[in-house]
Amino acid sequence: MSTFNSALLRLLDDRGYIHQMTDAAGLDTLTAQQIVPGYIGFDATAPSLHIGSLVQIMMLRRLQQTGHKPVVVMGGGTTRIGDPTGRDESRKMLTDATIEINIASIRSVFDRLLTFGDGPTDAVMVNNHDWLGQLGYIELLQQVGTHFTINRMLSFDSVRLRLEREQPMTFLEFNYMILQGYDFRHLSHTIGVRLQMGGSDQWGNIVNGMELGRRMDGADLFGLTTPLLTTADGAKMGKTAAGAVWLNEDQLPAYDFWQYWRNVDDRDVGRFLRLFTDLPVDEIVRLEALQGAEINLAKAVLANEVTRLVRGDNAAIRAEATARETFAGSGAGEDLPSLVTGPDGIRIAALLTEIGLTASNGEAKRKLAEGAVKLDGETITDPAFLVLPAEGQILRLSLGKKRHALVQR
RNA sequence: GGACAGGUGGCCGAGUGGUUAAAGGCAGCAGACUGUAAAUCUGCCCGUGCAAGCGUACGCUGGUUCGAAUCCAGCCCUGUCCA
Repeated sequence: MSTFNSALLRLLDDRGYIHQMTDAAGLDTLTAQQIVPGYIGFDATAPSLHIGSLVQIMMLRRLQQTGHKPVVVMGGGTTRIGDPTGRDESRKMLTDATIEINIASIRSVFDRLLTFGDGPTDAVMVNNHDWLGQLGYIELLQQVGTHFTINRMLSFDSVRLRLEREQPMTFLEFNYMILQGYDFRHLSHTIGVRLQMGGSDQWGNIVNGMELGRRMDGADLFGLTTPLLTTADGAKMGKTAAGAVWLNEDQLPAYDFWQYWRNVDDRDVGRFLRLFTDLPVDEIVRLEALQGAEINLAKAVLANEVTRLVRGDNAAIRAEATARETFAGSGAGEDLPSLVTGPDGIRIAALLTEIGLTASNGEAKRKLAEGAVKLDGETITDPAFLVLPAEGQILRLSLGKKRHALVQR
C-alpha cells in the first residue's frame, strides 16, 4: 500500500495517477496539513475536450474529493499561441470569438465532475487570457524573460524534437513555455495556488512555472504529472475512426461514448476503472480479476460508470439499455441513430451515408459488395436496393456487427 | 541576401514524360475466428454515378508536349550551411 500520509497522495497513488512529482515528501506534508489549491491547464482549441483530458479532469476531482481546491485554468491566452509540445506542425490560430465559444462549451463537462462555488474547497475556473492579455511585451521581457535562458529553453523536448526533426518552430511557439510558466507564478502570486498537475508531457512547462515562482516571489511550488495514457496495444488514448472520443454530448452521442468504454482492450479494464470511475479499489480488484468472457461484465461496469460521470445518469442508463437491446435482444434500442424515410423510400447506399454509418456513397457501395451490410438481419449487396419500411415499421440497418441504426417511415 | 536540399493521398514514404487514382508501410473499415477483447488470415481503403464513364489529386501560377507528379519559368513555404 501507499506510504503517503495525505489522503490526496494516497488516493492518487492507489489509483495510478502519479508519474512524477517534484518533491514528494514536501507535497505530502503540505497536503496533509492544509487545503491546497491545485491547478491544471486546458486547451481551448475545440468546443469539447476529449477523453485524453479525462485523466486530468479526474485528478481535479480527486483533489476536491480529498478536501482541496481545484482550479481549472482555461488556456484562452495560451491557445492563441499554440502549445508546440508533441507537435511537428504549428497549430492554426483561432479567433478570439471561437476561443470564447469553446471555453463556454467545455465548461459544461467540468460542471458535472466538480463542484464550483465560493467555498474554500469549491472549484473555480479562470482564463489565462485575463492576465496574459494584460502583459505588455517590454514588461514581459523584463519581468519574465530575464528568468529564462535560451540555453535551457533549447534543451526542452518540445523544442529539441522539433529541431531534430527539422520541423519549423516559430518564435511565437517558442514563447509558449514562458507564458505557460507565467500562469503558475501568477496563480501562486494572486490566489495562493501551490500545485500544478498535468500529463507527463507537461513536465517541462510545470517545472518552468515552479522555477519562475521561486525566482520572482520565493514561492515554494509543487508539480505532479500523470503517466501518458495509451491503450494496451500502444495507441494514443481516445482516437477512433470517427475521430476523437469527445466528452461533450453534442460532439459524440452518449451511446457511442458508452460503446468506446465497452470495447476497451481486456488489459486496460482495471487501469481505466481506477482512473475514470469512483468505484472503490477493492471492487475494482474483484472486477479486473474476471477471466475470459466474464471480463465483459467489468467492461459494462466501466462503460456505465464513466458515462454516468461524464454524461449523467440518464445517458448511462439509456446507452446501456440500447446496447443490451442491440446485441442481445431484438435490436431496436432507442438510442441508436435513426432516420425517417419519405413515402418513396430510399436507396440503401444513400441511406448508409445519410445515417452516418459510411462516409461516402462510394464507401457504402464497397461495404455492400463486401457483404457487411444487413437490413433486419438480411445481408444486402445491391446498392440500388430500395429501403421502404411499412407504415410504423422500424427496420434495423447494420454495418458490420457493431454499428447499427434504425430506419422508419 | 547567397549556395545547396526539399514540399506526393489521414501519416510515413516510393515514383523523374505515357502501362500512375499514383508502389510499400502505418492508421482505419469490413469478412473469417471470437467474448461487442487481443492475436492471426483475407478483402477494401478520393468523390460521383446502377453502370460505361466523368470529375478531382502529387506546394502555387503559367509554359513545353499528342500526353506532365515527372521537363521549363516565376512565385510561396521549409531545412542546412554561408553572409
